[in-house]
Amino acid sequence: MSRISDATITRLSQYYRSLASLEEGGQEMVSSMALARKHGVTPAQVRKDLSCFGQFGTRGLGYSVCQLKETIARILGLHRIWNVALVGAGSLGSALISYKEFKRQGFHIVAVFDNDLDKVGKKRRGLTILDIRRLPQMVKKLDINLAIIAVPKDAAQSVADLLIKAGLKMILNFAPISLKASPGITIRNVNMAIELEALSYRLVADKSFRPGNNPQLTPV
Amino acid sequence: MSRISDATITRLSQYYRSLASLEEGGQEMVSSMALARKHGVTPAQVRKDLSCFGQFGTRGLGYSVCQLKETIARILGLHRIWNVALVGAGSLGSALISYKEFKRQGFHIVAVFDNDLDKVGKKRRGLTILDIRRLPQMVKKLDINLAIIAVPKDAAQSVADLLIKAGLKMILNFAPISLKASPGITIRNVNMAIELEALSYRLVADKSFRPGNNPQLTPV
DNA sequence: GTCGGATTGTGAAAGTGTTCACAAGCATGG
DNA sequence: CCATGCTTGTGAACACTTTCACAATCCGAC
Repeated sequence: MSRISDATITRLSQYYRSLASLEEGGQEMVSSMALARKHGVTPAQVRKDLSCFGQFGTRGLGYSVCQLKETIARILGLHRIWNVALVGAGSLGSALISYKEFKRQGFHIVAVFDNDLDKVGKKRRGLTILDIRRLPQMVKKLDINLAIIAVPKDAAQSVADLLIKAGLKMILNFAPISLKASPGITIRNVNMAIELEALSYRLVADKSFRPGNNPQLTPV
Repeated sequence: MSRISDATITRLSQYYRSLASLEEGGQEMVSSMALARKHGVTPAQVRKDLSCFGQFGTRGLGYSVCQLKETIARILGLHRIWNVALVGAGSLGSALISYKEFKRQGFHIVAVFDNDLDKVGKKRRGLTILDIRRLPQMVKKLDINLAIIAVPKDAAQSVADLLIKAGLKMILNFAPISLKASPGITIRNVNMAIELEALSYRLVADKSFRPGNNPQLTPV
């Protein structure tokens, strides 16, 4: 079967959250219809997403909340603990250390690195900031699986290179620059400014701009 | 012409960044080919993206770096200042206040709100934290255009309701819950945990899991 | 045991986004 | 002024994603 799309994976993550809260509420079964409504998608979409991985439902009844949750957890790798390295002990980095949702899903930030020697040795929410040069050593020692980059734009590419050299294959990048992944390496770029830009585009577009009917857009 | 896709807008944001750095470097013209290579897309993609909004290039020569940059800025609404309200003065909120890229693109966080009365009145990087109940008043007074939610999961929906009631139409949500937008309201959800999950999925998938060939995935 | 109501799983259809391929068109040089 | 080389802009082809629609099938009631 073909590769699973990113959109499908994102939705599975979302279904997972709904299922967890349904389970807390004591509900035993859920239909594709119910799940779909919670996420603003069609029931067919829910079923297609799940069908990429197997058959988990019972016709006439729906899906077992508990079983489906566990199944998705296994698909997404949420059934285990992942050790995460964080590079960048600035304010964003510090915020990420205490971001509850990471820990809740099994992503444990086990080491924080920085290249600023004034910071090295200090603590951030219980974790001692380590010299970035100790990265390769610590990746092995702590069995680190994933890395998060939270450094300024200009440092991001060289940090990524270091991470890859240390053997890491999966990187989540918060620096506002799109890092390109070499083959075998997966980099996900989260650019918070770009998210805002998508909103401001709509703010402009809704008011005055209509594609194809926009004289003032011609080059200056 | 039809609605512009989200992917196109995201790419325009990225082209914009490249153009800014090309301009700094003194380059005057750029071809779709050159721009495409910087972003790992095809030249045709670049041209299609731009052609949604008009014709900005010169055949045989390419695009004027400066003009194209200005044009994209106008499309995305980056040619002006947007006043942004931030709700949630926790660690993520504080990090966002000092996130340079926002200011650089014209997004100015002009007010910070929280419902924790212990925080209200204190300062975060120069901004006094305001009582969330003053939101409607301040939205008008400060002419706020956009809002960012950086509160815990459970508070996110009620904060969104407040923002909408105060007249805001564009919301960027960092709480790990997908807020649904009512008609006329645009909400963008940034879920950092989901980004990590997409990575852990691949970590699991690359090693052991192949869709359709995965006995241990059957429900427990 | 079988009938009825409900819901899944899935091919096929529709819709969207991306790439191809080439005519159109500009600048430069002779 | 025309030929040449290069790059845009765009219709058509292709690829991917979502939705539709319905057969398959399970549960529970009678």
